[in-house]
Amino acid sequence: MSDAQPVKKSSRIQLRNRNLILEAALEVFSKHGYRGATLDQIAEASGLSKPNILYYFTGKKNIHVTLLNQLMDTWLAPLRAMNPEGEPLEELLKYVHEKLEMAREFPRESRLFANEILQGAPRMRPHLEGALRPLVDEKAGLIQDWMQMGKLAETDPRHLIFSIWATTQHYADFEAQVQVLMGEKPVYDEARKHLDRMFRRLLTP
Amino acid sequence: MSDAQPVKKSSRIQLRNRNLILEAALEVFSKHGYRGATLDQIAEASGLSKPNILYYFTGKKNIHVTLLNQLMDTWLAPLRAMNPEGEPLEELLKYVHEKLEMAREFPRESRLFANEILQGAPRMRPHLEGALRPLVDEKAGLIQDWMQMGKLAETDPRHLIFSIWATTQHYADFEAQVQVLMGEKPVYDEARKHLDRMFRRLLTP
Amino acid sequence: MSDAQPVKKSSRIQLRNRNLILEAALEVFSKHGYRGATLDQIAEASGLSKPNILYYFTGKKNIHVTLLNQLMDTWLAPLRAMNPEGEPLEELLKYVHEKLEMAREFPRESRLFANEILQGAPRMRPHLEGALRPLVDEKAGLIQDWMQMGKLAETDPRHLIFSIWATTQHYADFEAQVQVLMGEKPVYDEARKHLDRMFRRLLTP
Amino acid sequence: MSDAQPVKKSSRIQLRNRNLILEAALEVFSKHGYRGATLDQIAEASGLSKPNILYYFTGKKNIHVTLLNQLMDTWLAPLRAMNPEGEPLEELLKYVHEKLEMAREFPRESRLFANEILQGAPRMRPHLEGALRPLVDEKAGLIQDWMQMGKLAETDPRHLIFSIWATTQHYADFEAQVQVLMGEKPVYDEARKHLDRMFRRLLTP
DNA sequence: AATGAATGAGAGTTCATTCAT
DNA sequence: TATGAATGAACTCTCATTCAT
Repeated sequence: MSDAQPVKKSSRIQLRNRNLILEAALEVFSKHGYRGATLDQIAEASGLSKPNILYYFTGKKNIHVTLLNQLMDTWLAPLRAMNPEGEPLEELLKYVHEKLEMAREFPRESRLFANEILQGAPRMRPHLEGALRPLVDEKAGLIQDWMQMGKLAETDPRHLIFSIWATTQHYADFEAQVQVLMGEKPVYDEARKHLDRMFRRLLTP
Repeated sequence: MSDAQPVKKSSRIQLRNRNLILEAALEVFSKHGYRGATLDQIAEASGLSKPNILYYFTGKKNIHVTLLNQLMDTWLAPLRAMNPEGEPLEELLKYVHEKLEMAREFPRESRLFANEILQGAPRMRPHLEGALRPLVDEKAGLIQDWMQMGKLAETDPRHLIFSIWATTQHYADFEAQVQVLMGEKPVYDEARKHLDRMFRRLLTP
Repeated sequence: MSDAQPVKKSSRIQLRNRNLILEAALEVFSKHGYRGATLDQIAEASGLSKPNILYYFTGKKNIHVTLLNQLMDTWLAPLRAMNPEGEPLEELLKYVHEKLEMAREFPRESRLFANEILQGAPRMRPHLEGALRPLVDEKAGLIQDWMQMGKLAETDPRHLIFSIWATTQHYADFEAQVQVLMGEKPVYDEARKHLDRMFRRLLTP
Repeated sequence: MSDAQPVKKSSRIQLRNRNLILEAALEVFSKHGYRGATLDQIAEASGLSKPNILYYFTGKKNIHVTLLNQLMDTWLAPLRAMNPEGEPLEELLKYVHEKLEMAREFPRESRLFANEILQGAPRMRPHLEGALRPLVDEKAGLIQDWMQMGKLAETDPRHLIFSIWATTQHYADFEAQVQVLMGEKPVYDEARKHLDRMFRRLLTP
């Protein structure tokens, strides 16, 4: 009943404003990249004044890493969810679908990451090594096992993962190009079918 | 007759310097993005003075656009080379290989394009519409034809092209991540095998 | 009757907080100078919030002035204590000792004054003219009298006072330099002997 | 004859502007301290634009340390000049006079140093340890020798040096106070007589 | 064809102070 | 009395671009 109060009680305003800022920063950083984004733009987009933003975050860098860290978990969730007990092919195709769904729902997050990696991951490398690598190692092992058991056709598991990432995130990261080539019409349904077919054929033993 | 010489000589210098600048700019833009790059860095990398750079180009933007335009041709060459007279499956797999080879040989160019698209193609959209779209339309048509003739398994040709782009360029654009996950060991041989297998399975009728 | 209590109580708190602030401000101003000091540092050092500090003082300037004024009296006390009835040489040497003792006990106060004078006494000039000058005039007169009576060797009384101030405060104001040249070992005993000898020799008729 | 040209040939303009800046910076830093000084003030005082100042120096800090370093030599020259072969008492009194003369001629330089030491010598400590300490050690040894030979009355040589520094620099560093107490009339002649008398009495065996 | 010198516009950040409660 | 929240003004520094030669 008398639950221990959280040590740092953030007021409602604090929470609201931090979120306003992060939302605005996601918009701006994903559109212009880290260097291309300015605090003025984030201030404008969040409806707060520039110094007020620096009341909540210690600087531009701090906002950026906060965003990246905060997104990391969400981003890896689908891979984490790959179930060793599940039916291998279905697990992998589910992963493809979920990854594509994330590209559709969170294109800005995808572009934020893409930007960071493209510049050599100056701020994220520790996280890549600390969180991503172990997870990928684990799941690559799982896929490898499935392949050796004959449940999946054989191919390099890590390159398989790269292909899944690349093809799904492409619709978010290269959206501008996709739009030029496909027009405004929604593209994700066709994409889903195509990718399902591709990975199903690749992986069916 | 000694009149022509200075002109020629200077034009040789001009050519050399323009190329020095473009090479330096490619290095810098691809590493830091458009906004992250500075003329000082380009001056430093090219060995020319900053005002001298602006003697050859009207501004930072101009260098960037020139680079992008100049690369467009090279970039599309493999797709252009897809031969309607060739054996369909082999033509497509050759395209995959050549695209992968380009990622290996010209990762900076790949990242330069990726950066531009990622930001919404502010400077390249005209070229995408003017040069890329017709070419893709043409080749998508060709692939479609092959599929209808039963030479290739059916899938959406444009999404197929996206998948080829995405998977091959991934090794250049997300190199930082690939390195974290694969170590320093060369990765392109395995990638080639994996992608060949994937697209062969997908497209074999 | 319970009416008076809150007032009293609050006034006790007021007093306590004003002192907390002044103590913190002395620490911070003497270490960083007026411009180098920030309200944040004073807030931190005093344990009060920044707006609360501005509840007790009308601004940064006001804190500074209050400190200077408040210290003025203490600072001049030894000179005031110079007794016309006393034995001249002993009175002067006592003044030297007390001044040196103040440098040892109140180095922050000494540096606070030094900073202010160094910048041209922008805030203290009125007090220098109103309080310091009459006092110095009086005591210089006294010393002059002593000299004319043959009780002290002759020298310019004001320059004598300057020499006493300079040599004693030096150990507080230039402490950083003294430490570099003398190491960490205590320095005031030697200083006392040296200064006693110097002024005794100067003033012995 | 064919003297080797200096490696970095600074153009006449460069030299002139660097000196303009340093002169202006001396004025501003000595008056307001490091933190109190602004680039705007230095720009104003030098007649150059703010970015132009940063074309010659890498930043505010750089200007400050350049000033301090450049002054160090001048500042120590009189002490360096103390001649082991000279007549001890005359050497020391000459040092007092020269030091006083420097306070008269270079009061801004004196205040610049005083400011720096007062704040704990954050930027100069290395120089104090590297250049000042050895010199003081050497000269203190020399004075000690003179005293043991009976050429000078005994007192602690380092504290003697402190007294000389303190009393002479006082006229520059505390000028504002001296002016309040002495009026506008020139003060250095009296000071010279007083200090000569004081140190002569102290040191005469 | 080339460059040292200079700058206006703007970037991120700090800080004394005020607002609202 | 006290404080989270907010801000205008100012600060240091950067950078694409221009000037003068």
